[in-house]
Amino acid sequence: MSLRHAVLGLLTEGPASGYDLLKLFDASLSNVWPATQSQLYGELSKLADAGLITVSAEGPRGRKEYALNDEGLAELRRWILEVEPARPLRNDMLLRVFFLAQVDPEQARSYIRDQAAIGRKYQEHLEGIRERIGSDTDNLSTYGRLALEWGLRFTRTQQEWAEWAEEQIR
Amino acid sequence: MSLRHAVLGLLTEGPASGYDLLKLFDASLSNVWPATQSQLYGELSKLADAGLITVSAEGPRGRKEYALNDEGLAELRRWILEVEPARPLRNDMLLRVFFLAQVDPEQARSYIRDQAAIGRKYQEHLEGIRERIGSDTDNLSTYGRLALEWGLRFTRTQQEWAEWAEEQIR
DNA sequence: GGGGGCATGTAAATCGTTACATGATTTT
DNA sequence: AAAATCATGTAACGATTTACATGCCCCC
Repeated sequence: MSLRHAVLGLLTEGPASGYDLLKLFDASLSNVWPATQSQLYGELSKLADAGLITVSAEGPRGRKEYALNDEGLAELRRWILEVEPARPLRNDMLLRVFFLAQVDPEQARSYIRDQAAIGRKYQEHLEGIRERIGSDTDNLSTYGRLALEWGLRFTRTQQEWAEWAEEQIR
Repeated sequence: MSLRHAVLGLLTEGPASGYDLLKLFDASLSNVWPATQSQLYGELSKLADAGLITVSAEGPRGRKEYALNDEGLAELRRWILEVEPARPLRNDMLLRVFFLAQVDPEQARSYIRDQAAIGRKYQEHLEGIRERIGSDTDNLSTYGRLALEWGLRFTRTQQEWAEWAEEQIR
């Protein structure tokens, strides 16, 4: 049920169309909650039906601009404060680790080494984002920086772990 | 498609029924790849249809014991070595962070503080597992220890991040 | 007038969760 | 004899991904 709240959250920055939101997702939330075009339009319809957002304007090419209303903002706040976040459950990189005895030790080490490299690469990706948002002061960027820092620490931990784990396999 | 490979991986330890596998999932993989009973029985049927596992014995109460065959083991190895792991995409704890401007700063700080507590609690859960597996020498435990260490480092990172982030909000 | 971007929508397939349904066997 | 455990399966619903389908508007 989080896509719904991601949409509500983005609409706090102002009214937007499905098309606008799709770009916003790609630009800001894609690292913690990606959304496809398909999903987005469906969710906007449902949110409007549920009375949490309102069509605030219609433009050319059937453009529908949606705005957050009071009910929507209340629901967003409720979700933030009262719904316990679900911890990420699935990690197929770690799932493979459980089964590394099924490949040669050298291949296992190589697998782990690759995970360090992937961590490094993703870290660079995040550093690119950090440069791009610079010191923007909008709400999404301000708090997004906290999420970004989480990602950077996470990738660093992944690299350190991979170095440690590669040693363990010897 | 990873449930399929989780099943293949568990069957490397020996033949097992759906019922056995469900317990194995709960005991070993539930932290990286949980599975429900429903899903498991369905996947076993599909794997048997696909010729990656074989019914190796039938027991009382309609018990069907499945065994990994050569095709299944080959597929498992292929998946480990050749399929790039997908990084975890969704994290609703971080999604909420993006929207913390919508609640009082004091509530935002409290939210972050809660995440440190959740990290601590999950860390204790993992330490419990570490004690329970002790120095077991089966493949799943040996490599599972690497995954466990990942989890412990991850929870530590989460706690450190939360302390840092709480400061940032001031 | 053509190309690129704007804009929305639907359909099909797969995966995952929850709940329902059933019944046999073993243990106390 | 009852309770616990073993054991499998189906149905309904919701989320996600990928692909398909359509067409308008603006700039060059």
